[in-house]
Amino acid sequence: MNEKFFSLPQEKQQAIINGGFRVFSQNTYKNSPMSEIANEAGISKSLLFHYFHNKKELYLFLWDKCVEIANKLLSQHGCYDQTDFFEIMERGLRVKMDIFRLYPDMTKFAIKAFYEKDIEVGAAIQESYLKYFSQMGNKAWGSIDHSQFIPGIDVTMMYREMNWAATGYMWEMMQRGKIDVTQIEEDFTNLLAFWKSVYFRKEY
Amino acid sequence: MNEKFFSLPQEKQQAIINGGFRVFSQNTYKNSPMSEIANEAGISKSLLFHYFHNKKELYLFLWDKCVEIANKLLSQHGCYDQTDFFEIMERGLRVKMDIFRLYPDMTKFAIKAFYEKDIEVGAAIQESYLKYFSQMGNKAWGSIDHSQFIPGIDVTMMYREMNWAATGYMWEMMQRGKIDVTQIEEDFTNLLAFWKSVYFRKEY
DNA sequence: ATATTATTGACCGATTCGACTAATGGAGGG
DNA sequence: CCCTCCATTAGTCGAATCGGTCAATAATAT
Repeated sequence: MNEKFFSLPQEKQQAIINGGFRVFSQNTYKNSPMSEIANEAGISKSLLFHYFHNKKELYLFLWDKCVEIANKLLSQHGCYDQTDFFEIMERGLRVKMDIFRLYPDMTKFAIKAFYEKDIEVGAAIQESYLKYFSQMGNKAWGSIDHSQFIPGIDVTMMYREMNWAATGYMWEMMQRGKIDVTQIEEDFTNLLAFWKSVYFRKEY
Repeated sequence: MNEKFFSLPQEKQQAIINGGFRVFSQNTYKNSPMSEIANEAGISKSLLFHYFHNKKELYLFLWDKCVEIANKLLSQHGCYDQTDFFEIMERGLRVKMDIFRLYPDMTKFAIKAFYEKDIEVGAAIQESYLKYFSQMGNKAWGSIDHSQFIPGIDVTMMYREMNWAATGYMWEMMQRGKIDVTQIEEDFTNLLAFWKSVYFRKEY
């Protein structure tokens, strides 16, 4: 790719990146036209090809960008050095929210890319996925204090359920064209409060 | 559309319908090629155009099909005449599961269609949506006995949360190429059991 | 063998694809 | 005021693909 891309003003870079996320998340790799991405970003198709020499290059760049963004935000929110369960949960949600605010279609893109089966890019995605995420795991999991929850609860199931709810909510939001960040903030706060009220031991 | 379509063997109809659901759910309306749908269905493009005279017709037919399928399965599972909360929830999940088994991409298609903004089909979708769903509402909601849940719980929030979790789970499953129905059945059973164990008053 | 139906390959003009080239235009230095 | 430089674009390329048609073929029934 053309390194000059990085010396563009930040907002223009974001516009291009978001345009890519958008179109690639709405269509298959094969059926995603470069022209549409250029339009979405507010630049000409020629310029897009100036920065990224071909479609595949742009696609894989966006994939790498996902990892970079996620990592940056996770560490920014101090997610890597938390031990309290709800603290991790809360910060995780805030990361998701930030991603959603800055790059509304990134999540959808990442998941779609992960399952993309087009031979031109599928292999490369899978390969780099292993490189980035395989060693991550969540180390924090082992250190959770089970006594803070209501007695007899299936903690693993609780965790999965919470994640599904967060995912489902995000998905519902992602479908809508325009997003209301304050609405999301409010919903997340309510969701967290609800979880605490139900799963937490009352004396905590 | 060509009425002969309905005299096709059921499995061939399903193949075509699922092909349509698939491609339209993976791409924008504009970027969904008829040829791809034909391939997915295992027939020639010409034959597809023989049954559906143009793309728009097929698209709107599929939309109507969603309503028909949902209605049929909902009444088949007796969802319309339930009063108990968890009973409704359980049967609702089973309907979702059936849809998922018979028409794996229908849900995704329906939601994507609902938010489709292409002028060629967007208006028609919105219009028919109002016709079908506006009067539905959920009448059952008012008759729910709040005393069956743990005291002090926010029932509305609980309901939303459960729906989000179900949505999130389905979404996670939808991304994977191949689906494991027994796995889903098991997960749903566990999910329901978990909810009961947490939200229900113990003496019930 | 014939009539009828189901299905397709080949093809249409128009459009769009990814990609390239040459030109435009504005900012900055002299 | 000119010149250089570089971001940006309109215009263009051949190839591919689009939605859609139709005559020909394969399958089926009579």
